[in-house]
Amino acid sequence: MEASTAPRTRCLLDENTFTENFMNQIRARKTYLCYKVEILDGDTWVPLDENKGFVHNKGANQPGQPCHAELYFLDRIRSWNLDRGLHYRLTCFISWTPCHTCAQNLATFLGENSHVSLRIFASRIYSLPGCGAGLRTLQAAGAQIAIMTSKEFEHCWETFVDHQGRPFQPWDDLEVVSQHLCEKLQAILQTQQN
DNA sequence: ATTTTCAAT
Repeated sequence: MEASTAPRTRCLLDENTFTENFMNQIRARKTYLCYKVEILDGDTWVPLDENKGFVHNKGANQPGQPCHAELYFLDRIRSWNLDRGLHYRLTCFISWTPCHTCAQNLATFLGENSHVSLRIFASRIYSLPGCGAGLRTLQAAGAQIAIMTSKEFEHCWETFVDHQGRPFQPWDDLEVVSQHLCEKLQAILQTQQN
């Protein structure tokens, strides 16, 4: 008889966890970050499905030092020891844009790892003081930063959520809010100061 | 035009 020791099901987000954290018109008090990795083969990006997953921050209400989601993400990237002779594209879908410090850390990582490109799609804009400058620094380091639209929400649902075969159900005003945030992000990225 | 948000008034 077969022991049921099939490889552990890949870690997927619970449906409600996804919705509660990625809905773009609310302000969740935590951050989730879903990531995927592709490798450049000729002129084609090939998915590395084994390097797909998600992380979330550790809040001040939990034991130990608080830690933003981006730092856990950087830990995972480093643990993969990506081959410096190849080229990789990381894509992350994050419920809040990175704070100033995390943006700086990501920018430094990109500066030290020219074999890695980064694309960020964010559900909402974290806009405490300094965040705009952080995002501009990150963009200047080569990262692409954009707001999640229904296309990205649906992609996340299909890729990272334990949806049991159910299709993504957009929430009210998803498109309207996304469009507004997109315009706001463009203004932030084009600003010269603050 | 929307704001206090990777918790704890």
